[in-house]
Amino acid sequence: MRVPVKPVVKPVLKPNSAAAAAGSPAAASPVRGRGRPRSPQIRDAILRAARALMDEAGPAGLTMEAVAERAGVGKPTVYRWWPNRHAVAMAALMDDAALPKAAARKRSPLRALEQQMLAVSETLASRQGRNVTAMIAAADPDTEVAKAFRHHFVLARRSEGRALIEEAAQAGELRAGLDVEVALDQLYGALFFRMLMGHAGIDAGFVRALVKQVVRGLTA
Amino acid sequence: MRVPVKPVVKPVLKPNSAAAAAGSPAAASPVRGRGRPRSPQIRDAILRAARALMDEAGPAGLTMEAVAERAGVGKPTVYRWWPNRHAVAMAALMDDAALPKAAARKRSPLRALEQQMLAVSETLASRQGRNVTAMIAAADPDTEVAKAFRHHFVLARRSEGRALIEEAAQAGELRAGLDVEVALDQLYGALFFRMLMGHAGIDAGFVRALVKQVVRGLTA
Amino acid sequence: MRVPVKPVVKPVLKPNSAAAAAGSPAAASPVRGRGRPRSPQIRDAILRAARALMDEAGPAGLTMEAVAERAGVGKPTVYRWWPNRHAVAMAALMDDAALPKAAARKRSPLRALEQQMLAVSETLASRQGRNVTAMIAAADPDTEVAKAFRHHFVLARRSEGRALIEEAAQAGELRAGLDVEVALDQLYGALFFRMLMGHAGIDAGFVRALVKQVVRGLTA
Amino acid sequence: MRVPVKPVVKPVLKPNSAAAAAGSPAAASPVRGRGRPRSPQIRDAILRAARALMDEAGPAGLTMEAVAERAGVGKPTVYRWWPNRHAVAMAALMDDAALPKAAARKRSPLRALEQQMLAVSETLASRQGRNVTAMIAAADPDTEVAKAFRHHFVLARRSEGRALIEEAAQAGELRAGLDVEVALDQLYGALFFRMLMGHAGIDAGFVRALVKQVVRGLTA
DNA sequence: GGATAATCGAGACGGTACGTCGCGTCTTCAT
DNA sequence: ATGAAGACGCGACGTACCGTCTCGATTATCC
Repeated sequence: MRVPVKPVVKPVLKPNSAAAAAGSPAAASPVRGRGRPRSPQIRDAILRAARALMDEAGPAGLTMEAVAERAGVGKPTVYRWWPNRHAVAMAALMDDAALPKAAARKRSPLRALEQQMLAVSETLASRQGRNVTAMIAAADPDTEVAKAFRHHFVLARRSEGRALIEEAAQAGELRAGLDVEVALDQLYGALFFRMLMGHAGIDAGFVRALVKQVVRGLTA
Repeated sequence: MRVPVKPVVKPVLKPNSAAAAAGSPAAASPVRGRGRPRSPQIRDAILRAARALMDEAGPAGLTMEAVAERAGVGKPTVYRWWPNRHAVAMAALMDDAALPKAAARKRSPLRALEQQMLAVSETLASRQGRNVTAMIAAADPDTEVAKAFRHHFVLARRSEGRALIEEAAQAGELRAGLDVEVALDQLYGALFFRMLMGHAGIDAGFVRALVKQVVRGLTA
Repeated sequence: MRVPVKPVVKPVLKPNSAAAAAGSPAAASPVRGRGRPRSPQIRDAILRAARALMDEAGPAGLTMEAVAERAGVGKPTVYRWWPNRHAVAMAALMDDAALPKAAARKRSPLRALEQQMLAVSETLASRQGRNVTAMIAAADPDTEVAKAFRHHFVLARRSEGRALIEEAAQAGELRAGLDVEVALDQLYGALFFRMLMGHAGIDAGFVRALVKQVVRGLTA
Repeated sequence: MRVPVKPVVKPVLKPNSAAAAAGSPAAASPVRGRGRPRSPQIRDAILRAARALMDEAGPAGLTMEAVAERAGVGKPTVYRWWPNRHAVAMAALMDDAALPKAAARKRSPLRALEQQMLAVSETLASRQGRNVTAMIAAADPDTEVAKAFRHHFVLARRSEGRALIEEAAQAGELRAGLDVEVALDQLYGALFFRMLMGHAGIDAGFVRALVKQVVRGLTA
């Protein structure tokens, strides 16, 4: 029928996606709205459902309809929290605690680097890792959510790696004039590459050989 | 008169997509099919349309309906050639001749490697490169088409790189005991990584620095 | 995205068509459904469109796609109300008020019978009459909708006729031992027969001659 | 692609449908064409297949594709003999020999009439009868094929009935001034009516009661 | 404590695209 | 020229999700 009697203006800009998707409960608005507040349990149920669906059928299996049904929730409720399917998928993945923890510090920064690479490789090799990769490649790269997503899963790790390399450099373990940024891409890029292409497995042996060979380029 | 003694079984699986999509004219069956042969012009028209749509709106813009209309072709005809949207997209990209040609040989294999990396990086940085990457990530990795696709665009280049590195090794330009496979992933992985993450640009300077630093790790 | 790996289970059979198509507001469920209620305006718009299409191009002109577009409605909405094309066509025809009204009572039941037969013949001879007949013949006879349809357009008239004949019988105007059911089929059957076969026209003269001759068989 | 390079004129008018569909082998052209002659076996195979399909799934089950496959024949071959689906269906039904034979003459024409009505009713009550009825109602009434079809199955019987009634009239068994055409529609119409509406069965009892009651109207 | 307001489950709605089926025409090779 | 095979343009089918909208029914805050 489509007879917009009331061509109402979009009610109000709700800070739904950005903050929520980032999973930052910190930025909770101090001003308490008037109506019934949103239930965080519902938020969790939705993300849980989304995660389950992705585990079962990959990112393509995550449909808003399925998420809503699985979570026992109305579709509009899902849309109240996130603006579209991608946002839900990313939020679901980001909300999961299973992240490569910053490795407990070894004495040597280079050993710590290897340790961290091993942790990252494990995450990547999991079912979820596959989903994360797919999401990263599929999403519109310029979106805020996409940026947050990439940072959360990859660039943050890469930054940790940078710190370790710089530390090693200052400790005199690496040669002068090395290109840190390029080195980081050699490391994390190789991991992603195997993940995406599947031409060879990702195991501890590979990761160790990788770190070793990269470091060698940073030494002599 | 062909009295159907056997009430006929389901027509038989037709090898439509696989061979055709792979673009391999080699596997031309010696037995000339009985009916009207498929028109290669139509195949081309479809792929041309698919390419145009991807150029305009990315992989998401490639819908079977749009492809069919644009190509002046019925939807079922498109499905006669390829089983789904992904397959069409991949075939379209693969069918394009614009590939980084094996660089005209330099005297030194390592110089040739750098040259090839530059060529690959240019392809990746283009609109089409973005599409290729998205397709790789989105496709079911186990499909035949997906494998062909990855090989065509990436692994084939990687193999060329392997040849060059091995040549350099035999020429004594590299140290003994290096890990070629890992080195290759360092190189091509870094490229893909920047492409996907967008945390830094891909330019000639980067590529040169990358090759240099990797090679340094392969030297003594 | 958008590759439904698991075709999911068939949602559940919804009792959409039966009640609605029959146009019986009587069977209104006491339990108010939970979601947004179906809009009767939309129902009407669809049926109006269906009627228009049949008027223009006969039953074959009624395609779901055309109905949806004409009604300014999505295709799935049409399917929410009726399960297929036939059901829509029947509902459209039945929803129309233009029916041969029970004739204003004459003094004599046999005169009233003749009057009613004339009314029915007029309906049959119209464009819509042709459509109704075609629908009756084309539909699966065992369907609920089909039964409702036949009853609505034909058997209900036939029942009215039965009442009149029985009244005349009780008034002593007809002989004893007559077979009412057979008589009714003689009357209405003859009408339909000419309609379907087209070997002769249906006009007032024919109807009057028909009634007269049938009644003669019912007299002594 | 649809690029009619040769906007060829439709080759030649072939007298395919009319004569062939009527099943009249009599009108075989005396001029023997140049190429390979059409095989009558193929014609039969097609009609046999068509009949089988209708038996299994009603008139809607008869698709050209299914007919061709079932008959072990190419689609164009089917179209060489008949112009469309309806024509094939009608030809298939008409080609069948199982017709109510002109009843072996009884002494009385009215007894013969009853006999013939019984035969017709049996045909109608069969699976095939249902199909015939549906075809009649569904077909465009003005087509040549449709006319032939109606004549073949119904109007021809009706004519036989007319002969019998007129004979009875001349023998003085019926009253003067009766309306033969109307009487015929009373008889055959009632049969068709029950067939279409399904409100009551068609058995010998019904037919006999029908004939009796109609004849009564033609007597006193 | 009663009005007000946003939330929630449910599901109808206008769309867009999906992948399939059948039509009737065409093009090919073999007979 | 006929025939089997089957590709082709076309149009419609019925379905899946999208993201938006309306319902009645909860909860909260504010007056």
